[in-house]
This record gives sequence, C-alpha cells and structure tokens, in this order.
Amino acid sequence: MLPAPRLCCLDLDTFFVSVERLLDPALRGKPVVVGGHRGGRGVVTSSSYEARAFGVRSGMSIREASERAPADAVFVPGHGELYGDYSRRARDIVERYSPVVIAASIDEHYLDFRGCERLYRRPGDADDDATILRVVRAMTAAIDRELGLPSSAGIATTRTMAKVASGLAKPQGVLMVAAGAEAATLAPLPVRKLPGIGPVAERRLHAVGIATLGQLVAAPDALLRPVFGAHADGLRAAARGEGRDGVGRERPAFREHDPRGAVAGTISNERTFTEATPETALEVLSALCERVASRARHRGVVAGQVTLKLRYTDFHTLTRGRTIAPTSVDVELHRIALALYREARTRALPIRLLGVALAHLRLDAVQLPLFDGGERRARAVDRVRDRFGYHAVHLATSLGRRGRGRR
DNA sequence: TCTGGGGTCCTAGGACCC
DNA sequence: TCTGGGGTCCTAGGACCC
Repeated sequence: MLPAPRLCCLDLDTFFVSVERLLDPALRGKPVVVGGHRGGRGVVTSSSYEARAFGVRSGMSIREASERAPADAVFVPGHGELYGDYSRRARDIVERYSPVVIAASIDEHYLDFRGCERLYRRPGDADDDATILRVVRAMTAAIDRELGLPSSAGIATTRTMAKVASGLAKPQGVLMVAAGAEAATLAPLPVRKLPGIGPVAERRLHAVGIATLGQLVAAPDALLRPVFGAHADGLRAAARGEGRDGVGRERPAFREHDPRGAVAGTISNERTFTEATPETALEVLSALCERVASRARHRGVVAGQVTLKLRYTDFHTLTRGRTIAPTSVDVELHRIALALYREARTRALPIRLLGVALAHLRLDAVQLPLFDGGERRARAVDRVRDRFGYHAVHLATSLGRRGRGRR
C-alpha cells in the first residue's frame, strides 16, 4: 500500500517583504527589495512578486537589482531583529494544528499529520486526504488572519516532495501531491527545483544535456556515473520523488543538547569589505571575536573550536581552525583567532572578508542559567577571567573538566 | 551573476591508538 | 622491525540552503 500524503511544508511567502509591509503598509502593492539601499552594496535577501516581475531575485547583488527594478521600487535594508519574532509567532500558530512541527529555517516549517486523520475528520470530508487538505488550508488562513502574513503549503508523502509542492503552490496556495503522483509532478520541472541540486550540480547536469527532472530519471547510468559517481543512484531516486518519510531533525540551533552537555550548531560572524587595510582587518577581527563570544555567552555555551575564515580580493577563500579548551571569553578567542589569522595570511593581497566561527559548543557549567541576574554574574566572571585567565573562576562542578579540556 | 551573512552537512586525508 | 585493519579525532574545503 502506498503511504498517504501527510507531510506538510509550510512556507511564509516573501517573508521579509511581508514583515516590512506590516511595518509600513505603504509598501503594499509596490515592488519591494529587502537587503540594502538602492545602489548600495550587499545582496537581495527577499523581493516582492512585483519586483520579481522585473527579474529581481534573492541572492542578486543590490547593485544589479537597482538596475533592474523600476523607479517606484522601494529598497529597504530590513529589520533583522523582527523577523525572528514573527517566525516564532507563526510557529505558535502552526503548533496548534500538528503535534509534530520542525523549524527548518526562519520562514519554513515541516509538519507531520500522520495519525491525525481521525482527530480532524468532519462529516463533510470526502476522505482522509480531504480532511488534511482542509486543515492545512485553515492553518494558512489563521496565519494570515492573526499575523497578516501570507503563506503557502505543500502536502506529500515525503518531506522533499512537500517542499517542492509548497513552491508550486505559491503564492498563497495549498497543493497536495497524491501518493504515486510524485514522479509525474517532478518530471517537467527544471533540475534546479529539486532541493539538493544547487548551481554546481545544475551546471554539470546541463553539460550532459539534462535540463529537467524527468530527463534526470531517464538518464542512463553511463551518463550520470562519470559526473556524480556513487551519488548517481540517490540523485535519480530523489528526482522520482522517493525519499525518507518523516519530517527529519529539528534545526540544530533549536535542538536539545545531549546529556553530556554538547550543544549542536555553530556561532559565526563575518564581514565583507571592498578592500581592507591590515589595520582595519585587525580591528574587525577583534570586533568579530567580541560578537561571537557575546553570542555564545547569551546562549550559555562555550566553544571547543575556533575557525578563522579569510577571503582575498581575488575571492580565494581559506579557513584555519583549531580545537581549544572550551571558552567563551573574548580575549581568549581573540588570541587564538589572531594566531590563526597570522597563519592563514600568507599572501600580500588585500582582504575581502574576515570571519570567525565557534563550534563544538557545550553548555557552560559556570553561567547557567543565563537570565537577568545570571547575566550580570556572567559578565563579572568574564571580567575576572579576562584579568586572571579562564581557570581563575570555576564552580566545583566544572573542575572535573579541566584535565580533559587540556591537551 | 562580479558575488552577504547566517547556517548545515559531507568528504577526505592524516594522526593516533589499539 | 615490519605489517595489518578499524575506530576516532582533527582539519580543510566545498556544496547547498534561506
């Protein structure tokens, strides 16, 4: 028996633009570009359908978007702080409709309706599929009514198929792909529409004459194998709409930590310049370390690994990382980042980008939990550590870590 | 298409240990 | 001293996503 379409991808339409329109209703109906001021530097993070009609797309440079967008288009830098709030409010609504909700990104949630059919059934529903479809429509209507945000949803037998369906449903639509209809739904689509096929894979496929997912499914092994090796079979299966069921794992940043205190995810901060002088680079490096250290402390974690990212003006990019005794102290992180920077910077070319990333995060036994009074204490701990070193301050419970933390 | 900033996941080689 | 194989950690790079 075929599995029923019960996995749902709920996607907020042109999310950043929609939030900007809540803040400024005058933006409604106009071409809107979020990401920067007209003519400035940066890239488009979101554009309205009116702007897309002129060829403005996410990821495009603001400069190019400025050339394409009509005169009445509005460019806004965006309100990054607010998007997370609206995302959480959308999630609160979504959670009323399904017991299993996974946040995949700021504007995308996955829901699992398996086993919910009977709970939601109404006399008028023709069958279980109709029940789920009605519930999902009610959910997007609630998001629109309560938050004023448009959204779309796809419902299918696999998470990937649901994602593709939500894209096909936009704007403000709901599309269910019936069990068994996956391959036929995907076949006419360009290969790029399949999650997992990015610019590189797309280029390689085009090079061997494959443009659509239907062609990918039909492609002989001899054509795919030289290009994708062992991935060829998986790629073809994905293009047929086959995949694991279930909604997958929660985003690491939202995931619970494991019993030993390890925390999933990374914390990073980077900055792009047109061309940085060595003095600027050093100043920025210090600022980046302060930022990631501060964010780590607010999350109540220490980092066991620091990675420095460096891009030269010719776009050659390299990373240098080091495993360290876990810390979230600015000066400690800065000392390591500086060493990595000196190690990485072998060329005389000016620098285009600098980044600092923290990984191998774990809960900080010293400053947990980090609420109101806790934050003041953490700051005090930081001050002491800055003067006397990390190991100057430890709770009894964290002393056991010291031996293991050292190399 | 002259290219931000936040991420996740995967691969692959080498070190090191048993 | 030479020869293994497996497991795990570390590091660098790259593809991809929103």
